Amino acid sequence: MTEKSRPKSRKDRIMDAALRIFAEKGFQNATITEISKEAGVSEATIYEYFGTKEDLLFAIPEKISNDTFEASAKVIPYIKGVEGKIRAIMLFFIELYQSNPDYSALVLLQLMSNKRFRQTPAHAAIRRSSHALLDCIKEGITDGTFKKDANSYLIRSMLMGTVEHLFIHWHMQGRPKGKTSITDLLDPFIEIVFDGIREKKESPCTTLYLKLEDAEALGKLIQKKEGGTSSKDKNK
Amino acid sequence: MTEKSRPKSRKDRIMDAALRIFAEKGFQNATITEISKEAGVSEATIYEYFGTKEDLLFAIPEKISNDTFEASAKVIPYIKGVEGKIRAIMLFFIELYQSNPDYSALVLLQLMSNKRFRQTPAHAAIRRSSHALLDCIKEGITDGTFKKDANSYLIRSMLMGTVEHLFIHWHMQGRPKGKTSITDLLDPFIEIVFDGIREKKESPCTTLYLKLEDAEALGKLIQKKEGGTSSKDKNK
Amino acid sequence: MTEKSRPKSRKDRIMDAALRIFAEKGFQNATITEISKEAGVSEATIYEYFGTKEDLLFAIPEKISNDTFEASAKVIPYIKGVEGKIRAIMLFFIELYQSNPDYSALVLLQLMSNKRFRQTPAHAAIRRSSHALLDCIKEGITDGTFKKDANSYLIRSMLMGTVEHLFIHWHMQGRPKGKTSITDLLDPFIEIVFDGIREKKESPCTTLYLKLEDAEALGKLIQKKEGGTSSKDKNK
Amino acid sequence: MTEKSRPKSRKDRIMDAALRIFAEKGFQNATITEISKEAGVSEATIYEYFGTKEDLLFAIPEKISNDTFEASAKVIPYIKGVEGKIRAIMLFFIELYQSNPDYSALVLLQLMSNKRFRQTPAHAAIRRSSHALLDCIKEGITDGTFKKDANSYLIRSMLMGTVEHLFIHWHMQGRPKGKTSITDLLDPFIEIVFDGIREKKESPCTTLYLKLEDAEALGKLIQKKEGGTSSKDKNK
DNA sequence: TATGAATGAGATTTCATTCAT
DNA sequence: GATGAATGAAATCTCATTCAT
Repeated sequence: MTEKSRPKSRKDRIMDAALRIFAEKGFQNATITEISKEAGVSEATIYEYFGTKEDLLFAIPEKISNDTFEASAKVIPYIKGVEGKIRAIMLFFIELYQSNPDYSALVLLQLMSNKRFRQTPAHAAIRRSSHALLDCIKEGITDGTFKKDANSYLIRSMLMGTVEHLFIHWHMQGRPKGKTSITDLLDPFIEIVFDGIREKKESPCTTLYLKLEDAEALGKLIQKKEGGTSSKDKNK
Repeated sequence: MTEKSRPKSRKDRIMDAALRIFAEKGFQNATITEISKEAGVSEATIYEYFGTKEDLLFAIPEKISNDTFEASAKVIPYIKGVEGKIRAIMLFFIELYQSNPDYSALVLLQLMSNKRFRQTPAHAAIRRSSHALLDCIKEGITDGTFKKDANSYLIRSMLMGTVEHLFIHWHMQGRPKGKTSITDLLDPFIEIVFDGIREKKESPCTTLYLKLEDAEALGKLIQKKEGGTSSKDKNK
Repeated sequence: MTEKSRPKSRKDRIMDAALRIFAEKGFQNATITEISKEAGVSEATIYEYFGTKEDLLFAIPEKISNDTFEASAKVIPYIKGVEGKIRAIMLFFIELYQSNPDYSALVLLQLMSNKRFRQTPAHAAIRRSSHALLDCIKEGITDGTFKKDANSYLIRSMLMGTVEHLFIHWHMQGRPKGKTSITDLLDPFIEIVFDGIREKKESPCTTLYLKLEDAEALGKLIQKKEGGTSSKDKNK
Repeated sequence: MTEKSRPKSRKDRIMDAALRIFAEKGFQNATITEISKEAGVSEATIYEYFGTKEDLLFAIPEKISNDTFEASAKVIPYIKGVEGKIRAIMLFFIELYQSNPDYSALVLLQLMSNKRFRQTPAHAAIRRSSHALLDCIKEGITDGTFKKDANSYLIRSMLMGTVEHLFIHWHMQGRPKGKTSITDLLDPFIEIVFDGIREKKESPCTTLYLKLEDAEALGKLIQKKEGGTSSKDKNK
């Protein structure tokens, strides 16, 4: 996305090369020499643009995080209902991670456990997105979509942790092209979560478990009244 | 756990020191010199016991992983019901991670993203435990505790990923002594998961949202029948 | 001194900047980049004017040394008496060093110990001045002002070395604004030197050490004559 | 002095090599590689003993300064009279500088203008010695050897500055084996200084400047008494 | 003439690892 | 078995200097 048709600038070429090599060998095992060769510039040129090897590392996710998370910020407001919003945010994450595996490898395998990365603008962008997710969850609790006693932080950890875990394993297994992509897992996944935290509301009601033979009678009964709508149809 | 009352052997002292230092500074930033000082032995002695710095790294979780996961394997069979078993396995993880923060930092922040670690006996132990979890989930699907169409791998990723995420953040924030311990989150957490995947057994039913005035009539209807199972059809 | 009212040329701006920075950080620790920024030109421009970083270094004292030491050469001939001439030359040095601290720091701390600087026009100017000093001393020896057996080279080293030492220490202590300026020390200083090398002329006279009982007789003798007092005997 | 007959330790070999090379090429132009070759050890070995190239630089004068200045401290108290003491201290300086030209080149050309060196134990030793010199001068002023209004700091600067200047020039001219060694200049030199600052005491006396015609009468007077002796003969 | 951009050529420094004792 | 001492092998980073425009 956002491909430039112009020949890439030196700076971009360096960051592209660095992303590839950092993702492949890790920050420590990557060498500036190797990156400079891959980028077709001299080592000194890298230091013209990035003061430090670590600066180069942190520069990579900065743009991409901001771009992506601003893109998501533009879309989210148009989605109605917290479940839809949450799903959208998760989808942004997953598509970013999936469409740019080197980036997700870098973030999930190298950067997440780097304390200095946490003080970085790139991480701030990630945090912002993560915070948006938390806000949606809280909103869901406030507006009655989710249970009043749901722990919003826990739920966010479930959402993020699961996706991160899936991607980490995908990377550690050599990014198999497998039958099921992680995107395909999104709906089953969040449906489980939502199911687990949804307020079974819409007026004083009970969840009823009926045998098949009761369905008929019940159907008739319901038709006389206005039946409760399952909240699910909002999502999709 | 597994306290030795005998004075620690040189080897153990080295591994203890290495665990502390690897956890604190990371594998790459830790030096053999520092570990040797912390352990009170010479650098050369470390190489007597461990061929390589990385060998030392991988040796650390081996014993502890095996111990813990064998301990869990002994307990699980005595627990009835897959939900209980799953809860027990998760509790083993959490308690291990919580009671031995250096160990969890090492595993979650240093080793999880190390490809060579995956070919290690220590990782095999972790995998075994993770496999046990998967088996429980599959069993739950088979025995009707969980929905037939539940994706057992996804569920395991939810269970593991969430806990890992919680611990990673705990570590990255400097292991705050916060009000809520992760152990306390276990039950709310798995309840959400179970809630999302439980077969709403007792047959063909729907979740009904009724107005208050319908409750009475319905109540009477139900009392004539014996209530059926499973509400799951909403999910997918 | 020698102020130009015209806007400074690029070349001058570069030399000014270089002087400031070389004086502050030393030749080796100063960078062309920094100098170019301070001068408001590009690095390449510096190389337009000066072939080499060292060329730039050596170019700085050239003009100022020549100017100053030619100025002194114009004044000296008008001063009568070698002591006055020597004093004048020393005063030129001290005032140059004092009024242009960056220059003196450069010369005394960076250049004096640079062998290549000795083959430089700037150093030739300094040598010329130093040679003028030597000539004065020799003249003083020849004309009987100073002792016949005085070592002119030693005396010059005393004159120059003392002043250099005073300035070096002044610089190394951060150029304190102290009560006593080095200029103020000039007269006490050269008076000591002169005192030590002056031919106690006015013919058959000796410094007399008399016993107390001789004082009286002597006093009477002196009172009959008008004793010529050289004012010098008590440091002004 | 203090030659070890045992084969030099690695550390000593490194410092010897470093002294030679630092003195020859200057600190910045000397490379650790070259020093390591000269010393016959690996570069890494140098860093075993000295944490930094600069640490190595500063380590060199440390021992030598302390040794020398402690040696001088042992001798000085046995010398009677401030002039003799001052001469002894100066002689220590000169002999140290002369017998170890690499050392004096290092100190005078590299270190004297190094601000960080001033915070070094080695410099503290030099300062101590310099302070002893100052104390002697002050003592001379107090005890009436020198004029009451003599500026002790100025005198010290004369003593130190002259000697430093002589050595700096000697080094800059390639250490010529010249007819006159600097040691030989010591007595003429300090005699000039002492002459310039000596209190012409030895009982109530005055320096008399008489007109030529008085000389005769005075001459006769003097011949009757025993003429005052110049105090100079005390020095050697 | 002026410069932005690029780099060649090193220099310091770090450590895991070895080996004689 | 234990270690003190030594080092090979790199890796990061710095800058004076160049050159096309």
